[in-house]
Amino acid sequence: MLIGDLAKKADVSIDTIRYYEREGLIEPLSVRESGYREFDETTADRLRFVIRAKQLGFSLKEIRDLLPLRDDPDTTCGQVRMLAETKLEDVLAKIKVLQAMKKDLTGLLKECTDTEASVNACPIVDALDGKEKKP
Amino acid sequence: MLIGDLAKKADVSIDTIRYYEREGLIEPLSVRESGYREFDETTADRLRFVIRAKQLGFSLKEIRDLLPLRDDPDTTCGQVRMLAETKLEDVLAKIKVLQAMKKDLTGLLKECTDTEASVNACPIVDALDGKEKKP
DNA sequence: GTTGACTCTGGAGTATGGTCAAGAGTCTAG
DNA sequence: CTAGACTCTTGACCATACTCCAGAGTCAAC
Repeated sequence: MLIGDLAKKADVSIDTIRYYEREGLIEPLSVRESGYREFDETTADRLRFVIRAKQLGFSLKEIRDLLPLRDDPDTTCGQVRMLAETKLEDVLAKIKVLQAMKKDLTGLLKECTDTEASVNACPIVDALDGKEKKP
Repeated sequence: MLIGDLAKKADVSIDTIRYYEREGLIEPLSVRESGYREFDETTADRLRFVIRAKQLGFSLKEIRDLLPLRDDPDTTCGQVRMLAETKLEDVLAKIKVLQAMKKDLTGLLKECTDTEASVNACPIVDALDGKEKKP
């Protein structure tokens, strides 16, 4: 399997595959004299692992840490679990931040009812200016 | 007020203020012969506006669009509202993605109970490998 | 053996939001 | 008048995850 075939299979670009290789995430099975990379199902599996982990919110760096665990039979499930837990905490923290934003924005939008009013009387702008809302 | 005073007031770095200026978000009231920037409360207000908008999740680019609206008395509240609505949608979309991650991660963690087990029997790794969970 | 599709390397560029450093000039208090 | 704190500009650099380019080489089919 050449790089183009793998790219199609995994639905990523050729450049992405080469990038992942540079970053030490995947490695071709072999490289021809000509420099052509050859891949097999095992390397394709590894690539798919990377892609799925990314979808779960892991960064490439984190995936780089995750991969040796996957490959080492001495790794315990608990070690993997810890990484997943940390990642879940990250995700929860991000959700929290975004929900604070959501709350603030919806609050402001609720107050701003008179869309025809001048910006001078806009509660959203007032809030961004640090003014308290009118009592 | 010199840049250092403003930086302290707004709790951002001097470099950040100069960066915001380069990006067209703020402008000193005046600049001395020596190049020293001078700021007043009005410019400080504008900086605080930028900082608050950032906290609401607006990018610097979006804030650059927001600022003229704030300053132009002909702007209607509705125009500002639209930007806030768009931003809220962005925030909601991000929350959705993260909640999908959360769901997947918690699902995997729930399955992974035997932390002593080898990685070969780890449901998290299995999922990342694209294997279905055992029936 | 030639065409056309594919692949290679190396390096640059993208977006975001800053941060840091060098070397020079400025300001103010004592 | 000098020391020490402050500020100036310019330009490089950080992380993240790619994406694109040129110019050259390779491969398979016909």
